[in-house]
Amino acid sequence: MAIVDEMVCFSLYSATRATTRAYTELLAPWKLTYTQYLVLVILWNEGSQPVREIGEMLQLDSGTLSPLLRRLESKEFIKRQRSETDTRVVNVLLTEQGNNLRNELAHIPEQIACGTGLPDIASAKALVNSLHRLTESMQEIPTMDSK
Amino acid sequence: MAIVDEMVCFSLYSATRATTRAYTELLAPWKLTYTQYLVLVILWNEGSQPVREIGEMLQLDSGTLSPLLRRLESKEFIKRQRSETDTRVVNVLLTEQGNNLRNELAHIPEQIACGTGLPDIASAKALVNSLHRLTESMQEIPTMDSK
DNA sequence: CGTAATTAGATTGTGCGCAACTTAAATTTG
DNA sequence: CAAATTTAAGTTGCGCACAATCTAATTACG
Repeated sequence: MAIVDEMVCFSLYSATRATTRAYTELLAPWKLTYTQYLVLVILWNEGSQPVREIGEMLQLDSGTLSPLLRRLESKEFIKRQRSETDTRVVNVLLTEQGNNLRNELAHIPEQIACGTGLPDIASAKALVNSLHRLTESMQEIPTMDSK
Repeated sequence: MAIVDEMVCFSLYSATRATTRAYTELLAPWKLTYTQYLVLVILWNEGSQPVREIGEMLQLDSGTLSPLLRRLESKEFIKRQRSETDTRVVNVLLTEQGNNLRNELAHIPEQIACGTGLPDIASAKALVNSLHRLTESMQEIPTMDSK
């Protein structure tokens, strides 16, 4: 076993890439990427959202989201429409096709859950919790922003 | 809390990006990326390696490694030299500068370890183990390669 | 031996992820 | 109200990650 396999960071990085590859394979028939799928999950569950909200939920900025949403729009799964009350805001909403996708892709969560190899929901939640704690903690590193 | 925060895949994805950002900040003075750092860790600990070996350890193919190694070489931290016994093979070795970096970056593992917020080495190892199991399990998804 | 199959590495092209910057609109404040 | 600040989203550029393809060298085997 190589040195990197003992590192927490590498085991995270490795697990994430394995998971993303699994999604990529499951999503291939629809030519969707993992991140595009996450945007759809948000829209299915929380309804239409401004770009900013989606960015906050996924922790992604407009540099990532703008082109990603353009691609989702060109696939005709979403529409973007500028808010009338505040024209800086762009609202993202599902098309009918995008809505239908929810049923077509309903098998994916279970297949991924199975892919994790976790024995039950409790252990999945335990893992999610420790990863949340790690994420929080990692974001609090002070480094040099002592200004 | 958004729907994505309950997903194992998203908590992984999120934790990985937080960790990578932490490395990026720590490595900024040397203009190294996280993946470039991983290559250096391998070379420091396992000595010169062919590209293929590095790729196996990091689970990266030449499409990622070739340009990455070119950039590490242009920074003069590594050298690439084609094997004489098998001219298909390219061996990657540290320059003196690359070797010196090991001491300069010696503070990083501890800062990251601290950043994880994990209380002790045992819990770090436990997390690493469950992530390894998840990675293995995720790679064994059959999907459609029924050929 | 010579052809077929395999292997190592590089190249090309796409899509993030993110920093830095731009534009335009809304809000704050003097 | 006007100038300054803040906010939302888009654009540009770089470096992965990865699929697909290519070249050249080595190995297998008929």
